[in-house]
Amino acid sequence: MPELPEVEVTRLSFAARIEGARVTGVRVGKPLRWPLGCAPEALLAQTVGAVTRRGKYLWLPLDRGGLLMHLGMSGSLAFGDVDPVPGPHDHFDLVTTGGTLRLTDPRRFGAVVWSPSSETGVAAKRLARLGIEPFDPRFDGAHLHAALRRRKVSVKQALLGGEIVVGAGNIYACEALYQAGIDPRTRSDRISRPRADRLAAVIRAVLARAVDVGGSTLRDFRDAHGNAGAFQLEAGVYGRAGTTCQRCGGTIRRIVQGGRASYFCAGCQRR
DNA sequence: AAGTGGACCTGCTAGC
DNA sequence: TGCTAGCAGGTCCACT
Repeated sequence: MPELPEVEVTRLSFAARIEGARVTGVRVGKPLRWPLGCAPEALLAQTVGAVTRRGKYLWLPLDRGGLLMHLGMSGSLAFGDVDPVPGPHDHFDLVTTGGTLRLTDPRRFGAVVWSPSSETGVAAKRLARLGIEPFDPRFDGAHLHAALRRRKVSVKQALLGGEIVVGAGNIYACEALYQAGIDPRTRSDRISRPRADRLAAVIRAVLARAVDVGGSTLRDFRDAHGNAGAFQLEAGVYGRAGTTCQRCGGTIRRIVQGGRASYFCAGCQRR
């Protein structure tokens, strides 16, 4: 579910409210992707710092280390007054003096892991391979072109991998390639510099626009206030197989690449 | 080393 | 109506 925009929208919806709060309780539900990595009681009485984001991960600093959180495919965070009776998919509660941060994740591909810092331990291991942030000024056409030149996989798979640039998952990779007019099957090393310039620009624009409208809610995404996103309403290709392209009148197709669905317009996206 | 396919887990929907 | 197969926003790992 959550790609960079959903994670960022989530962060923005609770970061200011949890900062400075003190942990008064921890509840752990069913196992998530990775073990917590510390005794839950060890988190008690610590104060939460400023929540940051790296790719699709959130970093919640504490007095001693912090929590690295990932929403997987179906996770969402709520903060504030949560139901005192946790539901079957509520797998982690961080009770604080400012409210409870609750991870709900039916598929349990998400994670909450303690790490001694964001640059060491488990966090370092998870974040090490991530590519550049799309809003980093150093991410531009030259950067993208140079990275794509080293890969032979399709440009769609290269974007999804997250080792070149983080944040564009299946929805936004499809949308960015659509807006750039690039066929998702194009080999990475065949993307010209002008097309890389355009692609870098639209990746940033698509992700920024999605953050502005609260992310995409395909089924269950909510920010920490419980608000749904609206980007899915303005998607050009994602989930629209068989419909007509708004730009050229062609037909939107669905194919599978690397086991993931890709949506694109056969009329205006070229190799 | 880079590329590929399967694994993780649950819920929903389309189709018979 | 009820069952089943297929599909879903993301990573990681083993294997070639």
